[in-house]
Amino acid sequence: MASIKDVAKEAGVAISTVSKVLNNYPNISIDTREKVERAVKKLKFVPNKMASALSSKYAGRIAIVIDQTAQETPIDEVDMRYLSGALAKAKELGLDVITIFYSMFKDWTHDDFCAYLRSESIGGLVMFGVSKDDNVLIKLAKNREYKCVLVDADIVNPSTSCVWIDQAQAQYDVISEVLKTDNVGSMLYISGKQNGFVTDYRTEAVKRLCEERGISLTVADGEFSEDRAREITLNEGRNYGMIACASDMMAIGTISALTQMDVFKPVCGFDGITLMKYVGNHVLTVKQDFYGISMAAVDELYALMHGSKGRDIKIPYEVVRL
Amino acid sequence: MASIKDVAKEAGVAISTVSKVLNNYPNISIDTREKVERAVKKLKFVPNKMASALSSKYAGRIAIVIDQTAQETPIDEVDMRYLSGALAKAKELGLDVITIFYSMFKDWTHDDFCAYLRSESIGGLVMFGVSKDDNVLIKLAKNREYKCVLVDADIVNPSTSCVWIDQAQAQYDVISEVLKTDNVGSMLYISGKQNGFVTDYRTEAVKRLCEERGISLTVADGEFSEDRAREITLNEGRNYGMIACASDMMAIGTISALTQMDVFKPVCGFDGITLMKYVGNHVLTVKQDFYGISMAAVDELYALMHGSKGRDIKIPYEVVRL
DNA sequence: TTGTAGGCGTTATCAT
DNA sequence: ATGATAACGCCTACAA
Repeated sequence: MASIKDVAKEAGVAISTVSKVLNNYPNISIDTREKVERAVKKLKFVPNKMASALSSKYAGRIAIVIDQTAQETPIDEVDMRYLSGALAKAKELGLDVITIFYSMFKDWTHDDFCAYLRSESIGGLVMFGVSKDDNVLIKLAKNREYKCVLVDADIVNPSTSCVWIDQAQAQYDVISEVLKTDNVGSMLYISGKQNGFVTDYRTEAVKRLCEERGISLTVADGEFSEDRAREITLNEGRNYGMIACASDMMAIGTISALTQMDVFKPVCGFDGITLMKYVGNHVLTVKQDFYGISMAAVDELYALMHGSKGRDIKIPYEVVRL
Repeated sequence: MASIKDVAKEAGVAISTVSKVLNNYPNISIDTREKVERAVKKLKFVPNKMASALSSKYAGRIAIVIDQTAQETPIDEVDMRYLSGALAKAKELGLDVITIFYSMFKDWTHDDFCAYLRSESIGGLVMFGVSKDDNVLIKLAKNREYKCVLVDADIVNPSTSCVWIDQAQAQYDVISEVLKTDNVGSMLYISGKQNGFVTDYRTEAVKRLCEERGISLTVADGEFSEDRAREITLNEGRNYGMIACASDMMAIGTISALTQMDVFKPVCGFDGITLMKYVGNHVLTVKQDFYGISMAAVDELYALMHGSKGRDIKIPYEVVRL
């Protein structure tokens, strides 16, 4: 109800003065600042976001873009952590957020997307789960028209940053940990989707590790799918000393296959999702702090929107047994 | 980039005329309408949401309020379904959405909350997971200042609706289904949180059912907690013919306890979450369509914001084995 | 240091 | 049926 005009009247100053106080402009006497702050408090004034977004070129509004379909899936946990972290950090930084799910723009062109962003006065976006086929999002990130932060996709330019864990090192580490106790001569690696940005890094790391250790390696495309991993394991699992999976969900598929086949082999996963605690049987995995990653991503977007240049940011991870 | 002014110029009409076309006002000649639509298409014009929210009292902006903490929990699935459904329906209806997590306003007063809603030009809200202690949210719903739709909380007044499944009937049905194959003489019911709106309805239904069937009933407060249910089951589970749980997570706790005790007893849950498929062992449960519930809630909010009166809406459910 | 005034992109009320 | 024009609440040169 109370507007900046009311505050001005109450404080006995001009509207612009109030605005300056609100936005921490320099050259405001301590006296007027206090008068204004008292008035703000008294009237419980909160600036209207629509009005400020409208009047200023700089919009503190960002979009969180998440790869969430309406399908049933047991790993909503990841997206939810991403979202929680992003909203929390955004609130901390005073950014306004709109949430966009992939399903909402699946038939939009690049222009449609840009028009939408403009209509919402969006100044930057954080994108989760972008794959190499997501043309619209990738074009957005490469265009440099908007500030972007990609999680798990290494597109970096002056206005685009990437936030993720060190994929290669993490994959290397978790398998190394398995090898500490299980000395195997052959390994089956069930990789993630070929169009994923992380897949190559992880796979290369596995190749390097196996070469170093003299382990014979076979790579199968598990598509990040539990069922696919189960199938692969049923077909070929028997022939290898251990099975490494590029995601926990695939590890779960693999474990269920092994159980069904009634054989035991070391298995490891990647992600550290909670579901593993229920069905993982103490499997080694890479624990990612999705919440923290998301906070870091929003932090970085904030920085980009304030002039810093795009870069590649690595977040810590942990190898754990779940 | 293109504004309504540009469209007006392109179409050779006044700004106000363009606005009328855009908002489907009456009394527009078919001829000018076409001219305007052509210009809109040509310039790829999309109206600025900030400006329209600012200029009109009616804001097609709603808030989705979700009880999501940053904690690790295996049932993010539910909140994610709620969110997906709400965003999808909102997009369909042309509503703008802001997402609010409980953690964001945990130390806000009612006034703070209202100020925030005003600052965001919010016209109505959908609230999920409200409990009887959530004073701020409840006051908001009872105040009638904003249009509200509560999911799983029966507060109904001219500007507030409730959307949920028939709690009593669902609880009654799922247990009846168990009783079809297992004829038990005694039952342990592990109920949900006492401050939950659904708890009493479910518990009363169980009491009624047991009375009808001549089954001796004991109710324990499981607080919707997996661990609490496990504990209760370990302590007292042995003494009953079956154990009914007011949520799937509690059913999972109960099952793990029974497994640990190496005893078998019929168990049933409530919700129908995906996790049950992994650890439920074919347990009977109530399958709620969270996505559909959420869509219905946003639909109802839209109706409220367009003049309809608050009411109690029941969504279908299913009894299934997971 | 503070105030005046124009503008941001719409909507809505009047005239015409 | 159409067009001026005043809000909406805030930001920001520019003046004072």
